[in-house]
Parts: sequence; structure tokens; C-alpha cells
Amino acid sequence: MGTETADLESRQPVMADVAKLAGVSHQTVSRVLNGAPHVRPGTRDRVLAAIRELDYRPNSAARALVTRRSQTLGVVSFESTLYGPASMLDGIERAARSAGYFVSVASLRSLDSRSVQEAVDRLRDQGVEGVVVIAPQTSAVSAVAKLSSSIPVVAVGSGTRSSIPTVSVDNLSGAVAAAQQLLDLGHSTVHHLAGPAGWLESQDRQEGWRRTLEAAGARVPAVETGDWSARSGYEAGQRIAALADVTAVFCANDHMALGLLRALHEGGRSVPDDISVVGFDDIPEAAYFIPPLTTVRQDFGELGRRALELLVAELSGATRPSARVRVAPEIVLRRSTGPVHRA
Amino acid sequence: MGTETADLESRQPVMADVAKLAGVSHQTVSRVLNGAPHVRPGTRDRVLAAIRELDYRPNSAARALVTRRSQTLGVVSFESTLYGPASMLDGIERAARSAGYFVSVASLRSLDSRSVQEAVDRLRDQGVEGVVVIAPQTSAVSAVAKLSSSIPVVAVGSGTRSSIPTVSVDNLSGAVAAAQQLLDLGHSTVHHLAGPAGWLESQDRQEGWRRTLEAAGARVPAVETGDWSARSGYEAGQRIAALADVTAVFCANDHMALGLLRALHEGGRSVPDDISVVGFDDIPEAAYFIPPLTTVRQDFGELGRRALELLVAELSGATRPSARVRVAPEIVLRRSTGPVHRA
DNA sequence: AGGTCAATTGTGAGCGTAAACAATAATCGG
DNA sequence: CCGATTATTGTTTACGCTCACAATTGACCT
Repeated sequence: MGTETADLESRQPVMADVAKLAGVSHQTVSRVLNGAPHVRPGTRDRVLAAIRELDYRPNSAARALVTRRSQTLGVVSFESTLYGPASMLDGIERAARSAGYFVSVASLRSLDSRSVQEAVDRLRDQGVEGVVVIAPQTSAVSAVAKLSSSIPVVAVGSGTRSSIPTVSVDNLSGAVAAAQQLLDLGHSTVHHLAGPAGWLESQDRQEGWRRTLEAAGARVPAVETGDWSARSGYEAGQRIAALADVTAVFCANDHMALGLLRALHEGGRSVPDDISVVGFDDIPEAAYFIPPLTTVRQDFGELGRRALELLVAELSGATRPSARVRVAPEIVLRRSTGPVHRA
Repeated sequence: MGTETADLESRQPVMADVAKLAGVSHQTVSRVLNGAPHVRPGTRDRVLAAIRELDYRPNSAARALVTRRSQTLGVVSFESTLYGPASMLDGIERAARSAGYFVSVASLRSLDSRSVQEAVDRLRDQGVEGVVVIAPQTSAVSAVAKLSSSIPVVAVGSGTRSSIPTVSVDNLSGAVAAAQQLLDLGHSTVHHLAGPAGWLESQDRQEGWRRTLEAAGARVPAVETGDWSARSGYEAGQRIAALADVTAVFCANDHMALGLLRALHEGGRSVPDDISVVGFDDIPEAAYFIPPLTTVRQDFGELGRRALELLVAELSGATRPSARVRVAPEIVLRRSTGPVHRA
């Protein structure tokens, strides 16, 4: 027993130490910590003073063990170095913090079903209470849908058609706005540089573009396809620059638009005088492209925030509403678009 | 006791359930799980079969409680939507996973000392075993240095001069390479668009640039300062375009270079014919600027990886070597640089 | 004043796991 | 074939906390 005080110096203080110092029971300390009612103010003050004096920190593992709640949510993310995913993660983290949760991340190297499964399992093993999947690709989302039995999962950034709750931007209406804007400027038709197959974003944006042209009775040109990268946009741009009758191009994202702009520039096609270009995303750099890019803005941070809200709602007992939240995008007009100069 | 089997359906299985099914003690299950020696192969197989059958998952909170290890590391990150921080986070996560750790993130809204303190405390309360701070600003790093008493902390992306272990790119030598490259092309001097004050990156890159000019006996022009954003680069670019004697500019990062390129373009100054431009970072888009940007590449993912390795080494008992790891950057030559055309 | 009810505090029992310790079975050398 | 090791398995305890319940105190009402 003579070691008790010596212990206090080597050991991290625990609740019992605080209790002893404050002259109360450990349960009273617990009450103070958890804001339980029926604690006399004077007692509370003594406890708080003891906590401060010992620099006591509750042990989260012990708490999690007994409450069966880890206060932690998981995020599965893919291509997390890109602006979109990174922004969503940021939005998620902020929202999680204000909801009182910690955030644990697991990034994916590839989007196949097994990887997603693995990542979610990993997070589960860590004890997360729910998971947000930042995974826009069709295959990943359907993979998630399969395994979501034991733990709440929400997908974000993807207009999934699966059964799990989803938060996404309305890609369709964004694409419609982009195509319509170009038609309104007098372009007889609009070419499209699409994202890779297998991505719902690709499909929805292409679909919105196509419908708009059809509704306007415009010819629907063959679609070019890229992989979201500036490089693929550049390569597609070289092919497009070789075509004579192009006056407007809608790119499925800003990075490809960047590559396209350079290819057009090198091909001697002026933007917007010869060709108008519209992107999608509104990455921070888009306003400083040459020329500044007209694009469809998605608020990635907002997407993340909404996804987290949905997850928290589900954790709070709402009976899995299988909700589908859509955030409206907004077209931002810049100098890469203009009226046609030749008929 | 009749409820025991019924329980198994509603409860998550625990180690005792596995033990009972396999006909062994829970301790033997624990041995199998932790790869302890002295378990007969047949016994091990029976245990593994029981684990599979029940889909048993060890409770991480219980394990953390008794081992006093959470298997979790924290990452404090600032401006995590940018390419650099996002890539470092990605590198950290990957390295952490392969080292057997989970990663919990806390993002900062601002870089003042209080925020950093708060974020680290938050992670500590969650029980992380160590923290990586992605925080290049001087103030943040010194804030970290103060509080790092109770938990290992490593800083990354910043050439801190403080006492905590650090992983950073060699900004000085990168800047030297950039400036020297321009001098070698025949430019009589090089202008500099620096990052904001208070960032070690800014200081080191400016220092490298200055030393190179001085060593070559070149005139050292007044420094323009931006805030890392393309917008600030654009504004500085407008001022620079108005100067008559500029033939080469070294920008402290690629985003500002992007803005600069547009300002020069709008100002009728051709790159590289009239003015050569070099950036820093080599973001993925840099190769698709107009013209493609010569820049100094940092491998952010590698930085993150190395930071994590350092942290893990420290956790493994190395007596806080106060190490300082520097990763060498590499200049990437593209078309934004060229020889001077006028004397 | 006696008693009731609410406020306040304390006590004991796990939560699910790993570590220390104990016990038993198997192996080996002479 | 016997004692000494060693391999294999089991039993007990403790990790630090919250919950359920018990106990005590004080206020308030008739």
C-alpha cells in the first residue's frame, strides 16, 4: 500500500484516482464526466478540480467496452488524392466531429468488390459504428450493398441505384445545364468527352447530355471517352481538334477539360472563339485555366457533410430509410464558352 | 441456461462462444488469434473452424483495454483538400495499414497553436498511440513541439527547426535546382513568386533561390508574395507582366504558377519565348498547363510513408531519435522553360 | 412531528480480452 | 522404464469504465 502514491507518478491516472482525490466515489466522477443529473455543484467542482490536477483522461477503450459504442465512424475512400474525394473526406470529418464522432479512414487501391469488402471489414474490426463509402464506381457500390448487413453504410458521391442510402450530386441535371447552356449560345450541337465506363457519374452525365441534345432536335455526335485524367483529356482533345465541325465540347470533368484545352490550343483552335468548352466539378484551378473554364460546380464538402448526417441519423435509430439525398449542382459561367462565330 | 443458445443469435459472438463450440478454453482461442506458440495444429484448426462458423470478430475495445494498445495512429491535417496534404495522408494510411495500424484523422480549420493542441488532444482522448502532423506552417509545428510530452509526434511536410522528428522534402535544394536551371538557360536573373510568410516552405524555397542568384553573381530582384493559391499567382502575375526586364520566374508552387501563366498570357508575354516559368510540387495537372510546366517534384506519398515509418520506429522503443528525414526533390523539365531570346 | 419523495452518493457486477500462473500430458535420455 | 523437461491446455485475475441497484440525506407537506 505504500506504493499507491508512487504508482500515481508512473501510471496514467484512472477514475479511482480522481475519486480518491476528490473524496467521492468513482461513480460520482463518472456522473460528472457524463453530465448526469443529481450531482451537487460543490461536488462537481471538487471532481473537476481533481481531474484537472491529475490531468485525468478517460480511457476510451474501457468506455467503449462497456457502452458498446466506439464513437468512431469509418470512411472508405478511393483515389483520395483527388480534389473531389479529398474534399468529401474533409466534409465528413468536420461533420463527424461536430456530431461527436471520430473518423477512421481506409483507402482503397482498387475498386473491386473484394477490396471494398476488405476495407469495410477492417473498419468493422476496429469497431466503427458505421461507414461512409466514398466510391463512385458502380462495382464498388454494389459490392457495398451486399455486405452492409451488419453495420450501417452510406455511399457518397455516387448516384447509386443500389439499395443503400446514398448522397450524390444530381449529375443528370448538371449535365443538362451544361449542354443546354451551349445550345443556348447557338451551337448546333455539342460534343461530349465522357468519363470511363463503369462509373455512374459517366453514365449520368452522358445521359443528361444526350437527352438535352435529343430534346433540342440536335444531332448527337459520337462520344469520346477518357479516364478522368488530364492526359486522357489531352489525347481526346487531339482527336477532337482534328474534326472540322466541332464548335462545343462538354467534358465530364475539369481535369479532362484541362487536357482538352491544351490540345485545342496546340491544334490552333481558339477557345471560345472556335470551340466552347464546359467542364464538370469546378476544381479550384478551373478559374485559372486558359481560358477560365465554364463548369458545373459540385460542393464536395457539402456532399460529405450530408452523407455523415445521413449515417448519424441511421445510427440514431431511424429505421434505415434507404434515403437518397441529391445535391443540386450549379453551372458557373466563365470565358471558355461563347457564341458560335460561324453558322 | 436455456437462453444460452437463443442468446447466440441476438448477441455478437464472443471468445467464450468460440471456445465452447471448439471445445477448448477461451485462452486457447486467444492463443490461436494471437499466433501464440504451443497450440496443437488440430486444436488450432478446430478453433479456426469455430471462428469461421460463428463469424466471430475479436472486440477491439476489450483488447485495447487490456493490452493498452489501440493499434491506432492519429493524423492531424491542414488544408487536406489540397493535393499535397491529401497525398501525404494517403501515403500515411497505406504505410499504417501495412504496419498493422488504423488511422484516425483530425482536420484543422486554422493553424494556430490552440487548434493544433485541440486536435492532438482529441486524438489522444481517442487513444491513439502516436500522431503524425501534416502541418507545414512554422507556428503549428512549434505548437506541436510544446505538447508532445505524453505521446510520440512526428511532423511531415515541413522542414521544422523544432525538436520533434520531422520528414520533409529538401526545399532548399529543390529551389536551388530550379533557379540554377534558369540561370543555366542563360537568364541573367530570376524573379521569385514566394509563398506566404510563416511557412517554412516559403522561407526555404526563397532562401535557395536567393543563394543561387548570389552565388552566380546575379542581381536579386524584389520578391513577390502569394498565398499558394492560383488567384494570388494570377495577381502577382499581373504585376510581373507589367515589368519590362523579367525573363524568368520561379514560383514557390504549381498553383501560383498556373495563375501566373494566365496573367502572362493575358499580358501578351509568351511562355517560354518571353518568360520562362518554373513551379514547385509537380501536381498531376502541371504537365497539362499551357505550356506544360517545368517544376520541382516532391513525392508526397513517399513523405507520408516515411513519416509513418518514423513514428512506428519511435513506438517500437527507439529512444526518440529526434530524427530529421529529408527526401530529395527532383526537377522535371517541361516546355515552360527555355533559353533567353533577347540579351 | 412523522412520513414521503426527490436529490445525492455509494456499492457491486460485469463488459471481452490478454497476461500470469497452474495443471496436465507428452517426450526424451539413460 | 523413471525423472526431468517441454509442449499443451486451463483457471484466475485485472484492465477502467458504466449500469443497475442500494443507501443515505435533505426538503417538504399535512
